[in-house]
Amino acid sequence: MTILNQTLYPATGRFLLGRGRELLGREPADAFEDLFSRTQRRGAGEMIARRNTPHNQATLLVEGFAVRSVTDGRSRSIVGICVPGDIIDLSALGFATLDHDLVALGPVLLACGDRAALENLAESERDVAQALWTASQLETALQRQWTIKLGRLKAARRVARLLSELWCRLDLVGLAEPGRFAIPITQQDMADMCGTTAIHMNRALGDLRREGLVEVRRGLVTAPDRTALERYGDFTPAYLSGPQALRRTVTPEREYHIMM
Amino acid sequence: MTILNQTLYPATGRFLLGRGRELLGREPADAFEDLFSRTQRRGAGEMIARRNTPHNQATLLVEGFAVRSVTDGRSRSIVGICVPGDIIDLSALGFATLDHDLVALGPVLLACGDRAALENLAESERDVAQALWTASQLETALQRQWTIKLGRLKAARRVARLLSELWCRLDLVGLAEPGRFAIPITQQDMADMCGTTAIHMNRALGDLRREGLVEVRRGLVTAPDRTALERYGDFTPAYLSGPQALRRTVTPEREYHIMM
DNA sequence: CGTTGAATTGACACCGTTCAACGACAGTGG
DNA sequence: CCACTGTCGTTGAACGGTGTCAATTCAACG
Repeated sequence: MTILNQTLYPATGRFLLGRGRELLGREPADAFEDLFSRTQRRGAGEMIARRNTPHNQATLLVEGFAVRSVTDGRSRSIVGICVPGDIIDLSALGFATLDHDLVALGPVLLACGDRAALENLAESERDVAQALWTASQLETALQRQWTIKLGRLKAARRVARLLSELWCRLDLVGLAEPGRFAIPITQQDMADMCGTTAIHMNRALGDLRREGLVEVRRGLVTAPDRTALERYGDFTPAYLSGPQALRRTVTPEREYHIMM
Repeated sequence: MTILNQTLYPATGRFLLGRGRELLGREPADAFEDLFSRTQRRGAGEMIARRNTPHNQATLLVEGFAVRSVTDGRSRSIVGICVPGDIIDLSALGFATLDHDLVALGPVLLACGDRAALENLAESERDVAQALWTASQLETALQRQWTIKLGRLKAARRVARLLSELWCRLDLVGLAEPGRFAIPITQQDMADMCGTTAIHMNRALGDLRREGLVEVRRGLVTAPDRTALERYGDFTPAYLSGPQALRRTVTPEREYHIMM
């Protein structure tokens, strides 16, 4: 399934995979794929798009990771992370600029199309419009979860949740193994995503390692018991599941009671 | 202008006001208004919609305030706040459930329509689809700003930013005066929005009051120098402005350098 | 083998939480 | 009118999480 997608749709094969991709008709899917014809590579740390500057393309992340970053001269906040399959500049659709920078976390492969062309396609192809709406809603849900993560949890639990989320998203696009996954991320990066400092992040990760919950070493995240990690981070994956899963049933919530 | 809107469109008159409302054609605007035919009132603290339960309506907040709340038994996080003119359950469009509770902050007036009917209207009326997209994008941008607020600022600056944001949003829909605005909010509420405790929020507000930056007393927010408040909260309103403003020019950023 | 960026550790100050108690105020019912 | 009551706001003190500065170790790479 994943393999098939990747062959038929080298650029867009992972877009919404596991979250509504299958609702795209054949024709719209082809037109969508054709749109992202130009590919680009960027190296680690390179800027992909700058905030508050005219942005007239649509960009799909094919391989690698990117972060949404907001800098104010002395500090950097990372407000989101993109994994393969994500359209990373969705929020420029209809707005013409981004309110944050997009930066490659490691080496990345991008597929780029014309922003206006995508907007046009969405108007003529109902399935595409629907897919974009779903993607946008998922992005909002993710952002809300990051807000919760920062508002409610202490540093160690924040990382636990961050890693759980990443793991889950990589699973959806077929890029995680049981027991571990890879991502070229530094402790400074994780700190910026969790609203803390690199030094404190180091101690938090040390705690998690000593507890046997998770180990992060040179781009490899390893956890013997994934469920335990998710529980520690108070993570529930429901919000990632997309419309059809949510439509299907109302799963009774797992309600954890967690000391911050 | 505002008055006119409110007369012609009692339910939807404030929707996207100042952020693209004028791009709605006459006919779609009328159809949109007709959709929100049922009105409802709720008292302070009452639940408007519950998370993870089937949600088949579209709800527009006409008067009053509501919060997006996530509870886990012992703690409550408020991940967003709704002001008049907001469609408060946008994230149920295409998903059929919300991932958070909606709770009235004070007494509210709601205008309700059928979710499916709105989805249909969006498919037939391009302007409506466009407006919903804009609204959704604005919501995402707001959520990103909340993430930044929590990740980067200390408690006192968080409230300052929160109040600045509210003031700005109320301005857009014509509900703020120079020097002050009203909102029925407790210190506990503000604490839950800022990821801190009511006690610490009390001290933070005390500091802000002593600094002469802002005073919050019994639902009335007063600030002699609004710019100073915004600067203290490191607040820039660009992200609220909507598509046309962003399209127009790239304003050089105000870059503040702030000690957390 | 020296260089570089990342990870690690210790000491100390500060922000924020927690528990406890008290004060201010509005609404209610006698 | 006043006592009662509940909610909200306010304050103090002890404790723990986090930020900051400085120094050291480690791994990768030319």
